[in-house]
Amino acid sequence: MDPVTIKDIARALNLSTSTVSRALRDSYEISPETKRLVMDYAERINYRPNPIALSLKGSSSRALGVVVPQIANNFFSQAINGIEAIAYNRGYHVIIFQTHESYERELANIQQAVSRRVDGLLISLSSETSDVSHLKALQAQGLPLVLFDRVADELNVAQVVADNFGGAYAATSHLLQTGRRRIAHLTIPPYMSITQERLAGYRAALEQYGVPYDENLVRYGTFGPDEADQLVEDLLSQTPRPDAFFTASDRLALGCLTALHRRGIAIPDDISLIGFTNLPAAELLNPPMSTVTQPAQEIGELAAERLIEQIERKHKASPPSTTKLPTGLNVRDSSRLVKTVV
Amino acid sequence: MDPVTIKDIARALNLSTSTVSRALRDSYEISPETKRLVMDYAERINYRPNPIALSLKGSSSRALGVVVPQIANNFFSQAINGIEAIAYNRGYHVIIFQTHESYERELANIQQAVSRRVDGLLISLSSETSDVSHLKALQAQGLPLVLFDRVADELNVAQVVADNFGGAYAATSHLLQTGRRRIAHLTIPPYMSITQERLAGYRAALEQYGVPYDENLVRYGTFGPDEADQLVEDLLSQTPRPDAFFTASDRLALGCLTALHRRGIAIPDDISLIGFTNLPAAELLNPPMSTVTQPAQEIGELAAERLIEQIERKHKASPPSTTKLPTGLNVRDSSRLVKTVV
DNA sequence: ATTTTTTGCGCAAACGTTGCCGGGAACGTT
DNA sequence: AACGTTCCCGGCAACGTTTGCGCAAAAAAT
Repeated sequence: MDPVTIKDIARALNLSTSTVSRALRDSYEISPETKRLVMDYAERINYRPNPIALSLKGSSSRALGVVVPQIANNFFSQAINGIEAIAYNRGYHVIIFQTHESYERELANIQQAVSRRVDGLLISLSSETSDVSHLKALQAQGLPLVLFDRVADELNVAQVVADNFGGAYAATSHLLQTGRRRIAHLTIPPYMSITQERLAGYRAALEQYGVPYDENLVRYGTFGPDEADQLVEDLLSQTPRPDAFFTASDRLALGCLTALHRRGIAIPDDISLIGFTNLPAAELLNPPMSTVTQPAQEIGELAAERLIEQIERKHKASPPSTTKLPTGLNVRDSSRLVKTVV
Repeated sequence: MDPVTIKDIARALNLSTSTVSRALRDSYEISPETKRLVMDYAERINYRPNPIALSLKGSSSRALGVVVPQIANNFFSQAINGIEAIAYNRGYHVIIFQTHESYERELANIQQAVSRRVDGLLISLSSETSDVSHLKALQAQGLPLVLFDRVADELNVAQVVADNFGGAYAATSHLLQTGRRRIAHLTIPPYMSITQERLAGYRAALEQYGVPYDENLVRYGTFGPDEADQLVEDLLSQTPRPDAFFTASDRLALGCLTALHRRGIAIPDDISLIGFTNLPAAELLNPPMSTVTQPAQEIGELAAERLIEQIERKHKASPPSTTKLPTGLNVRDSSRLVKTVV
């Protein structure tokens, strides 16, 4: 039951491998009868071309590489679903790699993907990545490349992102409109594009409402296991105490909620809470959590489309555009207007 | 900046490709000086062997294929983390494929993985899969194979699973002990091993408490988008109404909770709820949800270890064992003992 | 000094496939 | 009848690597 090769067909049909190859690819220089013969036989013995050999020959592998920090993250798993949906009905396969937020593993994974001859790469940067010369090198090699979510502006490639600024601005504005004035921002490592954009949206909203920016209210997490509790502790010890928390990730939102519960702090009565997250359970939490959501699946779809376009229309170098998709604000109980506060 | 090949080294050093190849693999028939020369140069120009060519040659690809139904599922993403952890420090790469619960895509993905010459395969069956002849074929080919979580007993391969029977038994017993008698079971498609085992655990507990099994209380979902609501509706319309729900997946647990909220049913006062799920937010739900948890990461780790063992010790055909890992029961408010019920 | 052994390396085949070139047969053209 | 085309097909090389074999030179044994 070893894999059937073109040679087996050639031998069985008393033809040369080249003829078989051409017959299978429906070349014009093979007679219809021979083609029929070869194709029927190939069908019968269930022949599948060996993609490894094809890749070696230098042609396309019809595989897309996806490099993300963590698949155990709603945003990324949804984005990957979007990518797969598009790839699948365009005839591409998707190979997924995780960097686990490590620059080193990002390098290794990209290296792997490249040497496995993927036709293109969809990348969301690790939080450790500040130097993007490895991506520049890929680009210089002419490998189709699309960045999504966590991007790097200094790179001149196609990018697909959510409107992080807008989402953070909307969330912060909402908190301000419900009377909050000391709004803490629990966020992710500072190097990342999304961190900066969200921070900027947060600051812009504060400014518009004439609330001074206080850097003591901003805390950076590191994707550590139970860091949220410590961050919350730090923030709560300030005077005056924050009256709202705006968090930048699933993990931080849940960690924050846990920490507040543990301290018996009432939400939203004492502290208002809003998370930047695609948690499917947000509505069911206690209290239902307000969220800024990103169109994760759509981001994946768009990124995949951009990439495949790039792969298939390699000549017409379409200018590498950045696409920004709108975020949504879901107001729920955790940031409800509390009369006594206003 | 094209990839460096062994030929480039050979040319630069005025050696043959065979010598370079052997020098790099530290063969005894190459003089120490030549080896040093080659290795230094290879290091300097950052040579990386082409895995595609290696795979074509038939040697190992040092890649593991992982085929799962959905990565956007806590259990699987955690299991994959476990797999990757082991694979990574054993020098293997992991290539992930999703079947989206489709038998057809399972076939296609396995085919892809095989033709990409993975050294072995870690598979969790799709819910549509009842015929496993494709796996038997792999096995006959001698491809190392490990099934995890959703397995098929008729297959004589290594398997790593959670104690689904035990988990379901514990959950159901707990519900019975807290005075519930009409316990509904919302579960996943019936073909799957885990469905059957959980159902068996559920029935065993009922039997032990002398509660007759009522098949009207068991409902099978299909991974559809909003099916839970309908299933709940059906179950609630029965008389007497169920006084507890035991669900078999993340999705069903959340859907069930949503459906109960929507109908204003008090948990656990009116209906007790317990889910078979690894949701990280279970503690934070309203009310905190009781769960049966599986050691997902550990399952992944063990499965990967078994697979690598099989790959590397191919001769000593260790008898394909089934490993069963214990599940845990987390009792929270959603299945709290309510005095009036007892 | 001659034969044997060892050492160190190159040649060529192979993995599965495709592209380039070349060639025989049948046909049509002068 | 001689030549040019067209139509089909096979041979060979190549992708990057490993490997069995062979071969020359150096070292060792006689």
